[in-house]
Amino acid sequence: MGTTQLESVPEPKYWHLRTVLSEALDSEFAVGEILPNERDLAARFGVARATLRQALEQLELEGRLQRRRGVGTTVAPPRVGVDVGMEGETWPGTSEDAWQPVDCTVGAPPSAVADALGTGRDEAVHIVRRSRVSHGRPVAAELLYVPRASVPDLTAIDTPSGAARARAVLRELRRPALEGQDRAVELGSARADDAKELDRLPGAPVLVVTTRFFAGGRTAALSVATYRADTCRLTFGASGTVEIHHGPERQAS
Amino acid sequence: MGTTQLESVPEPKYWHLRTVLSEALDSEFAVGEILPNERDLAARFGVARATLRQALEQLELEGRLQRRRGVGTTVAPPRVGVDVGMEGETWPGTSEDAWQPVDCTVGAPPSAVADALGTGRDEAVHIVRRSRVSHGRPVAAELLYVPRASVPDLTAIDTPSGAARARAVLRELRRPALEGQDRAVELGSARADDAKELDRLPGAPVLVVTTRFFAGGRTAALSVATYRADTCRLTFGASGTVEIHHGPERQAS
DNA sequence: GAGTGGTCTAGACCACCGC
DNA sequence: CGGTGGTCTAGACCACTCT
Repeated sequence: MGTTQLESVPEPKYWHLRTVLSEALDSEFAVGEILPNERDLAARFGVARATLRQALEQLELEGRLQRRRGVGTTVAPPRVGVDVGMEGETWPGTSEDAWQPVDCTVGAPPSAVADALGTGRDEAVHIVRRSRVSHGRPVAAELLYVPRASVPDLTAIDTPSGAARARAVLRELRRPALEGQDRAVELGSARADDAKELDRLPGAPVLVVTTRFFAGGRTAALSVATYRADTCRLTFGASGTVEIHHGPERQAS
Repeated sequence: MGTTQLESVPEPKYWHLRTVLSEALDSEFAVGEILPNERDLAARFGVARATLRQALEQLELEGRLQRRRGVGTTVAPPRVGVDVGMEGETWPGTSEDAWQPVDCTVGAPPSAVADALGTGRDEAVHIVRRSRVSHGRPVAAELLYVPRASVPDLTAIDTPSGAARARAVLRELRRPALEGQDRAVELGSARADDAKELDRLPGAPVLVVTTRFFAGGRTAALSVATYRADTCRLTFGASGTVEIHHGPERQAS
């Protein structure tokens, strides 16, 4: 068994606080319940508000709490499993892929995107914006970069504009066969515009899913989707019903 | 009077600072270079150290900076692409899957894990610890929960102990055919033990990859792998060479 | 207007690292 | 030892939401 070392080094207060609060959430609070305000909680635990807030930030990062300015802090529901499946590799915009086209502009992408697409750094591409909702809440915002070369027949059309234009680009993009795709997930922080769409503050933690679509021997399109990290669990594969992490969701002491 | 809302929405200082620093990193610093210390930076920008730190935290979250107590703040190298492929679904521990067995204990798993495994909440399971290194640095720590029923022939052996025991469990686990697997990714914060292994402080942001392995019509094992979110980009699919996000990596002033 | 979380300050001390 | 980042405090004010 274990050689448990006694704590020669004191645990930081905010970390201990996080643990205490976490256990309290398990045993004494129901989902949706509102916690006492930060000033009261800080006083109750005998710490400064900044310290209390550090603990709350941790718990929010872990998806246990939800804080809204002007409202209060509530116990968050378990994270939503959002399918990001890899099974059938498909073009974006097919039948129902859970994304809703928002609009479409033309402009130069960030240089890192241009490099991945193999376009020139100042070459304009179609930029399709889409959003994804789950259980009535926005969970992700996507920017889909489509080089002009990937939708050659689109040049004639000039301006259904808005969502209609986005759909037109997606429709044209799907014409050739998809040869493969390639995906990466990393942590990021929400830019101002994403934050607004996701109903969060700028800088909020997000999971950035980058997908490259291959066709005609080139990268035909590149999608950068940002998911709310606090409320989402990205699922891959068939059954999206993994239910892991932090224990009991209810049960009195 | 003017009421005036000049900037109707003033940007928070720390957010503006983040942007300024981010641009400075792109244009004036090389990877590995050390920044001035926090007190100097704060003075230089005319803000309190706490505010400066808020900006640095953002940048660290985004993988742009690396801070080490007693040493300083350095410009981080681009994130490492870590393959978490789904292609060939395989048991853990095959040939070279990049993981190194560390040790193996027997004990009751967290209740959420027990539920996913379908074992009783107090039923002991094998817990295999493995670690993963990339480019000489630890990037992930894994706990693999294996119900006794999944490795029935192991009961006879009593304790090669340590890594040898871990390998024995993995070997026995691989006997039946793998019928499928199922994966999820979410944001978490490092527990004290994971933090130590990953060379980070407790609470550091991590990407938690949960994988269920199915065999014999049951969940034969469950893996919970925590990756350093600051240094890792999880890649799925063939070419692990997506290189996205934030621009130029070099160039002197 | 009252009450909430979000930002910011100016200080202090601590834990760690390298010399 | 001196210098670094990490923790913590006790205040202040702002932005927001609800009633």
